[in-house]
Order: sequence, then structure tokens, then C-alpha cells
Amino acid sequence: MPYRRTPAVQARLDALRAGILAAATAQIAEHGYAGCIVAAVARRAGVATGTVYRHFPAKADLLAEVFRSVVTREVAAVAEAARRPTGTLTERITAVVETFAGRALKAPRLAYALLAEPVDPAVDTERLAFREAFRDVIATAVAEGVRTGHLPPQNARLTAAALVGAIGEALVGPLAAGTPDVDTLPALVTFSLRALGVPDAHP
Amino acid sequence: MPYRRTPAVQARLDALRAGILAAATAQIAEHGYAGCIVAAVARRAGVATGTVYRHFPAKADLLAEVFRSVVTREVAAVAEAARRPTGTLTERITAVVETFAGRALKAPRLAYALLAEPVDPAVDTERLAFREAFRDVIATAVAEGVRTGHLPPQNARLTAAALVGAIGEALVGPLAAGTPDVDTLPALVTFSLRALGVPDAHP
DNA sequence: GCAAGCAATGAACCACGGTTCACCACTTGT
DNA sequence: ACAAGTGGTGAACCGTGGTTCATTGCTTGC
Repeated sequence: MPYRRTPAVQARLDALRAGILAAATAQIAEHGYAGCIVAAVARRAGVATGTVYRHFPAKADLLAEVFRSVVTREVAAVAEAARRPTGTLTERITAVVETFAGRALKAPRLAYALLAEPVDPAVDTERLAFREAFRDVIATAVAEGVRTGHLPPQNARLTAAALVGAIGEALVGPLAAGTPDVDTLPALVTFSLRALGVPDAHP
Repeated sequence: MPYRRTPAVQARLDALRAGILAAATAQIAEHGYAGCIVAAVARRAGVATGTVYRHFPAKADLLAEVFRSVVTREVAAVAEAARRPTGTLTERITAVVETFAGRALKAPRLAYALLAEPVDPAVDTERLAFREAFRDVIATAVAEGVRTGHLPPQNARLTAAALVGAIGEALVGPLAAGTPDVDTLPALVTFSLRALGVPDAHP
């Protein structure tokens, strides 16, 4: 058999695949899911349309992988903020909210796509997973707060889901308008602290 | 000129138009925006495809009008709950949350379409208006609470937006699963009361 | 009745965008 | 250098679904 895939070739293939993934991510970040046309992604990645299908079985798979990679990164950032052992409970919650919201405000279109924009079922699964991942990170922290008595008793999962929704919705306005609005973040932090039942949440 | 539109004919036209609107609403309520195909709406209304275009210039206009009519109804229900002059502030907030969430849980697919499902720009405008209308109803009540000293100082608009998002998100799970879950509503009420800073929110 | 319009019809048209595939260029092992 | 096989190409294909329009069947005023 006069052909065997060389490490150098494999590296080039991997790079190309990663390039397509990056192009799709950038395309979504700029034009949303609706504007993420395979031909446009290919052009952006500097390859032909057909090449995309040499690396991904279908558009849905490509997008699912994009979502998965972005979500992994975002959830990791928030989880890291939640895990930070220093500081009071209030400081930790503040860090989580600011991380979540701050990152979203830096990449509005992408955040919108992840939070709200409709897609096909295959990708919706990923989005669901995304929100669940965030919810679970927050729910864990809430449950711990309840256990240690820093927070009043509550349904941690529901509270966490509501918080994810609250932050997401509160951001949609600012995301839609181009107005970051410095007041948004502190107000969201206050809202979150109060909603969780932190005593003395009066900034 | 041997033809003039008679009142009876006008009535039939109006009824037909209303029927198409109702069919589109029902179609969205059952299959969401994605499943709302013009041909299906027409079949459901008992007319031919082309007839739809005799009453609406384009699909986007039809859908926009559907959204507007549903939203008007929903916002009115919530506004009515908010306006109810009897009872304490806590009771009023409870009524608003239960009205909002309770109605959504009764028509899950429709609620999902209104809250989250992606559509084309023309309709997105309506959805934005929808969320803003709810937000404003709540914001008004919050502002009043702040003014009378029943609530701590806060950015009423942002708080209200966050509440809309919180309720919406907390409902998405139950909406997706078929599980109404009797615990959801009370938990949401508690969350809302705490988030607003109502003193003594410990059910 | 009958001419003049209007509303309804639904098959045909068309644009869009995902997917395919016959072809070309290049790499590898001998 | 060459045979065997791989990766890249992009024009063409195809399904979907919104929109149109020539035709048909009613209504109205005379």
C-alpha cells in the first residue's frame, strides 16, 4: 500500500479542522446562527465548501462541536470563579455573576446565540447542556451555602436556573443595544445576592 | 360600477382573516414557529394557500400579528394581576408571578415560542416588545414599592427584566419536560420576593 | 339575466442553502 | 519515476417552503 498518513499530514489535517471550527465560531459570533452558512464558513477558513464535509459529516455536527467547545470554555471560567476558596460567600457569588455576565458582554452576538437564538434540534441539545452546566455550577454553590447555613433553605436547582435566566435576560437588552452600561453588573450582583437570600445585601 | 362590497361580505372577509390568524396561533401553539408553514396554516383554516396572501402581505406580517395579539392578551392578564388593589405587596407580587407562570405552564409550546424560539427579524421585534411589556408592568410595580418604602432602592427596570428572565428560564425545564411540578410555582414566588428585597420572605 | 369585478384557488415558480460527486493535485512507498 | 490512494475542489443537485398568477366561481348593480 503506497500511501500512509504521515504525522506531518495529520498535523495539517488537524490544523485545517481546527481552522474550520474557528471560522464557524467567528461566523456565529458575528452573524449568529442564521448567518452561519456553510459556504461562508468555508470561505472564511480559506477552503472550498466541500472540504468542510471532509471534516464534518454535516452542518449540525459542526455547529454542535462549536457550541460544545465554547461552552466548555465558558463553564470552566465560571466554575473557576465559583471554586475560588478565598473570600466570603458574597464575594464568591459576586465573582460568579461578574464572570458570567462580563464574558457575555464582551462577545454579545455569541452570547446571544448561546443563550437564546434558535437552531436545529441537534444543536439545541447542546444549548440545553450549556444552560444545565451553568445551572449545576451555581446549584452546587447554592446547596453548599444552604448546608453551611449561609443561605436560607431553597430548591437549589430551581434557584440556580432562575439566576441563569435572570442574568441572561438582563443582558439581552444591553446585548441588543450596544450599551454596556456600567450600572448593569453591580445591579445584577445585588439582584443575585438578594434572590439567594444573602442577609444584608444592601450595597 | 357593478360591484360594491356589501357589509355581509365584509363580515365574511373579516371572519376569514380572523380564522387564518387563529389557525396560525394554534399551529404555533402545537408545533412552534418552525412548524408554522403557510400551507399548513391554510389547510387548518380551511382555505387555499394563496388565500392567506389575500389577507396578509407576507408570512412575517401574519406571524407578527399573531404575536401581537397573544402578547396583548397575556400582558393584560398580568397587568390586571398587578393592578389588583387588594392585599399586601407580597400578595400582589405573588399574583403576578403566578399569573405569568401559570399561564405559561398551561400553553407550554406557545410560551416557549413567545419566550425563546428563534424567528425572523420582523417577528423578533414583536418578541422584544413582548418582553419589554412584561418588564414594564413589573417595573412599574417595583418602582411603586420602592417609592412607598416597601422595597429597598434598586434599578426597577433591570430588576424587572431579570425577573422576567428568571421566571422564563425556570419554566423552560418544566416546559420541555411534560412535568408541571407543583413545587415550581411556590419556589418561583419565593425567589421573586427575595430578589425584590421583600423583608421576611421565608415561606 | 347579464356584464363587471372581486375573492378563492392551488399548481407552478423561484430562491436559498445543505449536500454530493466527478475530477484534479499531491503524497507516499517501492 | 510511477502506481495507488488521499485530500481538496466547486459546480451541480435537490428538497424545502415562501410567493405568484392564470383560472374559476360568486356577487353585485343594472
